[in-house]
Amino acid sequence: MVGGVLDGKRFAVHTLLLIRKMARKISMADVARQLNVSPATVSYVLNGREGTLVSDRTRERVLEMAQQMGYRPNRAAQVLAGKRSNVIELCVNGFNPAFYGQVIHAFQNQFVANPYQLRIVNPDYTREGDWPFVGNDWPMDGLIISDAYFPESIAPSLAYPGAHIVSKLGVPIVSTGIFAITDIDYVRVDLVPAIEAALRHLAANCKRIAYVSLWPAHTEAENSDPRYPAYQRIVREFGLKEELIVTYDSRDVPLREFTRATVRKYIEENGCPDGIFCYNDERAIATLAAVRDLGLKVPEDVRLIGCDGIEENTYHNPPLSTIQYPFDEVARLAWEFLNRRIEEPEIPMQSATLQAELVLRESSG
Amino acid sequence: MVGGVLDGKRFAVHTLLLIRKMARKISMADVARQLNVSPATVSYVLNGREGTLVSDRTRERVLEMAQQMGYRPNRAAQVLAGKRSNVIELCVNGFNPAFYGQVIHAFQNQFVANPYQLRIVNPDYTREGDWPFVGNDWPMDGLIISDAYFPESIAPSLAYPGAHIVSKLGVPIVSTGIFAITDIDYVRVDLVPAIEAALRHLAANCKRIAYVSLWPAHTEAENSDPRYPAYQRIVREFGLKEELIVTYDSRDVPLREFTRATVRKYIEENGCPDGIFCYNDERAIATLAAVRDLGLKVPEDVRLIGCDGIEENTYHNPPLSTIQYPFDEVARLAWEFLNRRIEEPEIPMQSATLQAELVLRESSG
DNA sequence: TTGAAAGCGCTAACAG
DNA sequence: CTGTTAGCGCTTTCAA
Repeated sequence: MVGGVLDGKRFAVHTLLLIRKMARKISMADVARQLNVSPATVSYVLNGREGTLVSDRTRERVLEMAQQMGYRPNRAAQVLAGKRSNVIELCVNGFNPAFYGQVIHAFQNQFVANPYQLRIVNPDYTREGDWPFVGNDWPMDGLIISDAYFPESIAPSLAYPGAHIVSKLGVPIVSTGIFAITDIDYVRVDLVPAIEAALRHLAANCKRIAYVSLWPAHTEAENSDPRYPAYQRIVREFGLKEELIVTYDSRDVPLREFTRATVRKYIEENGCPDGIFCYNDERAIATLAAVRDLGLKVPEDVRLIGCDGIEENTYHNPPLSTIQYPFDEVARLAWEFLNRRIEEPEIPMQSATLQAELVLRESSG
Repeated sequence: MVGGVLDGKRFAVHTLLLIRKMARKISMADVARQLNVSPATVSYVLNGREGTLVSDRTRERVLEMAQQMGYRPNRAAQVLAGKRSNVIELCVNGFNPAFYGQVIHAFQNQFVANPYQLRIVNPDYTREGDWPFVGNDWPMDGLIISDAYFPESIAPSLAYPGAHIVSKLGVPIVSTGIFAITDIDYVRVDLVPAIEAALRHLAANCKRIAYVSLWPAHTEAENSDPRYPAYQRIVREFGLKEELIVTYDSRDVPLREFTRATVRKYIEENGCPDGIFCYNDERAIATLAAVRDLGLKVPEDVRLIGCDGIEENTYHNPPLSTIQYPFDEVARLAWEFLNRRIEEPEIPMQSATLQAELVLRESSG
């Protein structure tokens, strides 16, 4: 058991009462002073500099004392003094946990045994007078944006939102997702062909195809998303009627419960469509529950297709058809692009467009 | 469109080529120099100090220039200079995404319209020679630990692990979860009564009760968890035989797939238990799928109970019985404790123990 | 092999 | 009302 007093700070003392008083962390200077060496020496040792800058004897003493005193580096100070932060920020919209859970997981897999650390943040849409802000002003060496959404009404004057952000953040950025900004390095996912295929698949057997959407038709948000326009196109192509079941996305309402109730109500009032396409898989899962609540069967009474390709789909009964977002490939490419730009800032723009794929399972018949 | 050159740094220029060169962010000094005022003045304005420290005219000019130049504060520097970081770290084990997703979500709800920002981190079990480390050395004003797991074999010498961490981190900590450290402020969740109730419920109707576990029996990890000992107790009480189906938890294996395959194999080789208790809900969901794969029915052939109480449970068919972890209450209390300790460091220890509750749904008959 | 000192961007006390 | 200055913890160059 180690304990002691140092400049009025107590360290490594095994009683809660004493520890409460200790507001400050141990600094390099503390360690240095204890050993009668200079802070620089401690820095050399703790940074594991190569060569014989420091004698073995000193190195040993420093290491031991740092450990004993419970020294922890102050990363903020390190960065201020010019070290790399070794942090990559991943900015994801916090809503739709299942989808973003898989996005995060896919990126985390890129960061195992990787000198960089991944820091997850959410975009800040509240900063008024500013743009939908990404990054939280803590040091980072690079930023990955997943589906930054910049509708005209939020950022009317930003002709080049990506470049804009780069200029303010001063670090490389890669934009990813179906809303990828395309004036900086990006990995875009194209949903359209798969959505069209999904809807055609439904249209081949259905008389009424409904769309469980995020926003009402004719709103800007709804139309800047690729799903609704594709739905509209195919429904027209097959001479069917548009049926939108609107289910908002918000932190205040438990999404699945809300969707389940909304869909149930819609079916009770309007009868049951024999095909339903959903904005995402979470809504498809809630729709499946709603349909079951009413004693109806999937796919016999309603054919169902979702979007995203979350793992959960294959655990439902029946397993859910979906449009598969290429989580791993997006993460792999995004990190490859970002890493390369960090190493060689001057290389030309890097970009890729991946196709989402329709995966048919039992829920669509 | 704004653009210009300043000390060789270009700012807010609308072409990618130019922006690529701009590695540094705009600093307060940059803004000050441009305006021929002192950095301190800029600092006053940007920190919105009260009173008439700065003339309206100056304030206006500073604000406009900062905006134009795209100034963003350097939080690391602010903290180093003595400001609060306004960051609270939440440390969660990254595995078991569904459970931790809900933990995180519950905490995030405590931080809306809260001056503090929540930063999610994972514990670092890789730092050898050290203890299972929480916190990542970036500035923070407080730390919430969710289920820090400190088995004796990992931290043999730490008689007071909680106090130990406090002493090294120098910020208030609240420990939460079923493994809550209890020598510092904590919110503990007691699973035992609910687990026993669950197992008794199964035992009332079953001849063979299996436990889908994390580790093999007799391992230290398995026995330091409350589930297995409770299972053992009840199985003995009812004169039944122990049946463990071991399903490891690792980043390398997709958990559900692995569990599904393992359970299926177990049933094929050993016949089907008529009651299964699972370590967590994800395993219960995978078990449900495995049972279905074999043409068996829940609850007719097998009664099934999971643990955690994730939202997904109610969307499965049949809905899954579970032991409900009080996500919201844990988050609420933890934040209350932490906030109070930040404001008044000297108050006596705060603690609470919450009871998890058995929630019976169709899967258990 | 080690120490002294400057400086990173910012805040806050103090001086003018 | 505004500027000067010291210092936060650390890295790194230069000197000893």
